[in-house]
Amino acid sequence: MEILGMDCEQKSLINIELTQGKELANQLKNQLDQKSSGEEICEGLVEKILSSYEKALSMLKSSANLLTTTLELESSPHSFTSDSPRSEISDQPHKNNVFKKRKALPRWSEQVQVSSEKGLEGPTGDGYSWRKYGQKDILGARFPRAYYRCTHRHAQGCLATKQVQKSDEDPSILGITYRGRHTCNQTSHLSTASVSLSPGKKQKKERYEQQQQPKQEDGIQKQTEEMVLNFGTGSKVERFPSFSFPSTLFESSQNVENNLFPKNNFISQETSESNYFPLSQCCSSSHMNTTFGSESDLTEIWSAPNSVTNSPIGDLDLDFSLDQVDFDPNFPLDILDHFFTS
DNA sequence: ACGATTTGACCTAC
DNA sequence: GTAGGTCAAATCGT
Repeated sequence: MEILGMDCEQKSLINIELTQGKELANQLKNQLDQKSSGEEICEGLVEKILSSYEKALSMLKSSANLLTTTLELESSPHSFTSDSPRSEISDQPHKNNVFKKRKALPRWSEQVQVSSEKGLEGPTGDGYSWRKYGQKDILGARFPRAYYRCTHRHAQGCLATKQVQKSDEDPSILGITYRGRHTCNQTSHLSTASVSLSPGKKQKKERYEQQQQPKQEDGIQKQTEEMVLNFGTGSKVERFPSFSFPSTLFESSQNVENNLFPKNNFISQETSESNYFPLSQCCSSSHMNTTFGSESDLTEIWSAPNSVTNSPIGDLDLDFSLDQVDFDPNFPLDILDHFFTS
């Protein structure tokens, strides 16, 4: 039985994710065989493998509309997706685990330099739509920290959040910390809404969303196109992914690294355990300068519309062209047919 | 009317 | 006890 809503593109993406996972597993195996590598490398590989499979599973889940399955509950145990009052949430047995689970979400940060003339155009510069849900003055920081979560949290249970804070030293530099990976299908969201709304409401909703999020794109291809189109027009936003490489891994890739990260430039010292940044992602985008309009308030923060978007690993596929994927002919990709046809 | 933002209160980790 | 993170009612914008 074909999974509803699963198109060829999604299958390809899942193929890529699973293939990536397999490749990483092989690398891990080699590392373990050699026993000469650092523990950090293995941990990083495990992180990437898990992320690849998690992403593939997320695609499968969203495509199959299985948000209420046990799998979903296990991965998103707390009740963010409900509109329950706080008191109801507090009655949940997961109550004490909420923050632990939240803390366990993958987290990574990047620094975005915004020098502007015209004004940034929308909160979807990183390809996702965000909704601000809080702002907080941070001790010792000149500027407040703004909290954003995925617009589709309620609709699709997407737990991705990001925090944006101006740099004390240079207000034109924004520190963005992403937390959690997007499990939402932002492409399908609009179409889903289109189905559920009456024609009149649909039109109004679409118009509203266009007004609110003029840069909202409906696909990976468009993100890429936008990224190209934005080159050399108006002001500049520079993104500097800030993952903390395990030292050995970092050093081993320094040849590339030197070309990607300006020395001592925007490498976060605070990123945590899971912030292993895939090299291919660095290569594809970290040194790109994308362009925007003018600077805006902290409460209106956008990221450059490059395809890195919001996952250290999960969105790796966005930068993956198929010919970059080294398909192993022995890899049982036909197992996917089991998913797609069962 | 509807969705986004603001902001004070609440909750958890440290 | 404090700081950071989140919630949700009130408010704003279209």
